[in-house]
Amino acid sequence: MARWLVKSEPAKYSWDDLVRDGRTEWDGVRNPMAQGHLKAMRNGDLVFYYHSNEGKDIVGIAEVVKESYPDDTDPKGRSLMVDLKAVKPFPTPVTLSAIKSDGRFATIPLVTNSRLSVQPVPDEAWDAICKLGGL
DNA sequence: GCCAACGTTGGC
DNA sequence: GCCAACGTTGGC
Repeated sequence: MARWLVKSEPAKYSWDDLVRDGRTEWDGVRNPMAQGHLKAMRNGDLVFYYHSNEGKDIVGIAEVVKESYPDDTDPKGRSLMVDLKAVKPFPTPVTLSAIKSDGRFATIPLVTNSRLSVQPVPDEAWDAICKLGGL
């Protein structure tokens, strides 16, 4: 099972919004690299939920509940989306600054490619971040 | 609010 | 197919 991270600006769609809705369509992703990651997602894969701009922290874990299918919000009709559901929040959200200051995470895309909105998370980094967050 | 990094667009 | 101009993301 693969592990991932998605970003969302909480002012647009926050973790609390996802909890309220239970599940949601993860649409609007246009970057080709991020699209490739969406396509590779499988049902049951777990996903860190990161708040960009405000918060700048990983606040919860979501799960892929529908594999990639056409994103009808794309006027060009090229994009895919998946469905995500909320699984559980972090007792202690893990901040970007904590991740950046920890050498174990120096090579993950969150640190090296700050603009990538859907990205894979290596297993070791996943486990370490879960511990930092109290899970 | 600024701006660096990065993608995309479109003229040639 | 190149690349300059432009737009966007997202950390600071």
